[in-house]
Amino acid sequence: MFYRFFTEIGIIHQLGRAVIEARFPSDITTTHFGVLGHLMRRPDGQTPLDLATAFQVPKTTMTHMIKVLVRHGYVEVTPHPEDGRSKLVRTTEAGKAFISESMVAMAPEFGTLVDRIGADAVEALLPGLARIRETMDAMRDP
Amino acid sequence: MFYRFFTEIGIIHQLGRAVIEARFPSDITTTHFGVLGHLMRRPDGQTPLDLATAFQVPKTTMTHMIKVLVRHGYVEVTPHPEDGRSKLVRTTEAGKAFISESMVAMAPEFGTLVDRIGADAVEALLPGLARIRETMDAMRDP
DNA sequence: CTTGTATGGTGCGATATCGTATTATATATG
DNA sequence: CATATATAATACGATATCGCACCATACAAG
Repeated sequence: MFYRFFTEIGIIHQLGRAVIEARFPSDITTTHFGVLGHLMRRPDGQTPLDLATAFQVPKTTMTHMIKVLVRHGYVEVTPHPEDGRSKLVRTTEAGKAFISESMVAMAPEFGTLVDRIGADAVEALLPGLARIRETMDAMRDP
Repeated sequence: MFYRFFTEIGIIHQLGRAVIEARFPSDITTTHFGVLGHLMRRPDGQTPLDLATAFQVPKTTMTHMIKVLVRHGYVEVTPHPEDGRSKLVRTTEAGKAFISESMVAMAPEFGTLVDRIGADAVEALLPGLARIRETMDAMRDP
């Protein structure tokens, strides 16, 4: 039963990936995309570790993803003002522009999805998913 | 909003991955796991392409995953009896045993999840997820 | 101040993923 | 039958992911 659940999750994730990654620069993944969106809503910036925890990927993966985003000019990295070990990652104007354009580019895709399923059907799933995410998250550290 | 949806999906997938992959041979991923389960319910076997479509991964990825499963002795590959270009993939006894043991090993993990969330809360999400999966799937080929 | 420990980040290496091009077989068409 | 086109699988190469080991800085204890 959980088996079914995780299978569905896996396939939907895969399908979403395929749709998004086909439309954008080849080395930008859905997680990169998510990171950019996350940062846009946090103008003060986040540390790499914040981001790794938020997206549940290992620190090293985040290091690499940030490097890619910097190469594209979508984020900038500065030393952390209060902690010499750390850094702060922020979106650039180019990064914000990229997200906006991407949203527009994906709109038709999402449009048909809404037409066929209904926005409220998706909306209805969100609380349940969030709850599961939070619970699984809490189960991690003990 | 879809953005939220796909973010949740992404993180839950990530968390599920982490839990499962930490418990099993290092080169077995959640998708390998899913493929084995899928094959167990189809004793006549499936072609690599069937599997790739079912799990929404590129053919090349499936080729590689099958190779890994063969190396572990969890599946066997035979020529397709009716199509010389194709093959048939089936689980071995070892593969079935591995799945059973894995299910047992994961039971406590799932147990706490059930305790905290409730099985019916997960169950309630399944139809919605399946519906989205099917719709996105149908949107692919046109 | 010195030492020990915790914490943030990264280099490196192994491997999974996936796009492109290639090979083999099947099927359709003249 | 010959040729063209479609389809199944794979080899190869590029790159993303992630575990491990390491370095730098912070913080705590003596």
